[in-house]
Amino acid sequence: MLLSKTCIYGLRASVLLASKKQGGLEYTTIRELSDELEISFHFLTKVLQKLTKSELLESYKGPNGGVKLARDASSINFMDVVRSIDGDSLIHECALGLPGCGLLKPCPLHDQWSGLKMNIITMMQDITLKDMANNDSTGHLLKNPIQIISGK
Amino acid sequence: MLLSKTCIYGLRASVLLASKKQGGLEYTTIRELSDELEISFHFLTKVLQKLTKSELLESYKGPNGGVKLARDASSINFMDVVRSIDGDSLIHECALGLPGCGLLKPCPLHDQWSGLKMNIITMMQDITLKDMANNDSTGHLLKNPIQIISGK
DNA sequence: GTATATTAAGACTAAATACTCTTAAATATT
DNA sequence: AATATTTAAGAGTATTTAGTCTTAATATAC
Ligand code: SF4
Ligand code: SF4
Repeated sequence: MLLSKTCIYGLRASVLLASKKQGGLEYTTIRELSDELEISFHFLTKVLQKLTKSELLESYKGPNGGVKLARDASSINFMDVVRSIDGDSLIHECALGLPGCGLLKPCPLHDQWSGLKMNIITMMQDITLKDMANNDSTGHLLKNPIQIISGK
Repeated sequence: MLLSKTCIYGLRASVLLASKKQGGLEYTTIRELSDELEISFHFLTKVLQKLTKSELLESYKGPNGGVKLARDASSINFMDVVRSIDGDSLIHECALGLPGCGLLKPCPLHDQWSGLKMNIITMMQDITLKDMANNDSTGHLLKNPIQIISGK
């Protein structure tokens, strides 16, 4: 799996926040997010703390508190969230799990893989939370997905 | 990580076998493979058992025994090994970790992602063990990779 | 047949990831 | 000030993945 489950949770919560953001002045409680996404409240809290620390979200304690996007949804991209949660491994390490790659020591898959890897990174950099929120016609990201095609 | 460590071990051992196969009549001991690849012998044994069960490898017990490719290296592709070890999840599940995808219920990333996913699968189906063995000029797959760019 | 070399299989341990629970800190309302 | 609401932080548990170790089964050589 390219992304950790934690990372997917963070993404889904971020897209949900983006879809809520009309004025963008109000905070949404993590409880509300966790209810809508059907993710454990306590776990989501931990995940979102990472996003808050990396300043993609802002949080506020107490009544009427919660979290909100720190910037406009159109200026936060997929990759921002991935890097905040999963770190840079997607960029630095080979997604095939063969670290130590590079021009110095390309492995036998490098020619075929490096282009694909670049495409993935480019895609993640190009798509913003706003894009995802606008395109979520089915609410797929916003619910716990039902396994239609069972993968093992 | 797109592939499990177990899967990468299996791939590396398979490529090594492919590179050895001149006549293809002889068995290579798992001990020799594990020494060259610097992978734990016992663990590699378990991994290769999967490949043997799915008939990508043939094994033989006793003196002069070991494992060998069951077919010509040019007729076993990357995807064969991946499916044998990691199963079909790469194909059926979304590599982004969002199961339940498909035409019925495309998530907001589907347009961007499905093409990339297809490219990855196609690449894995197109490249054979022979290709990889021929292209391993640096022996990268055949050693425990040294982390040049440290990813976390 | 006895010893030796090898894979097969299963139980066990370790590490990483995912998840839960409790307590503390901050803020608002009264 | 007291209480309620909310995130922050940290300890603890569970599950999955990775890795080890022991024993069994199979084949060869003498
Ligand atoms: S495919 Fe490229 S990036 Fe990946 S291990 Fe090989 S050389 Fe490195
Ligand atoms: S719709 Fe496409 S991108 Fe979304 S989860 Fe399914 S396969 Fe993945």
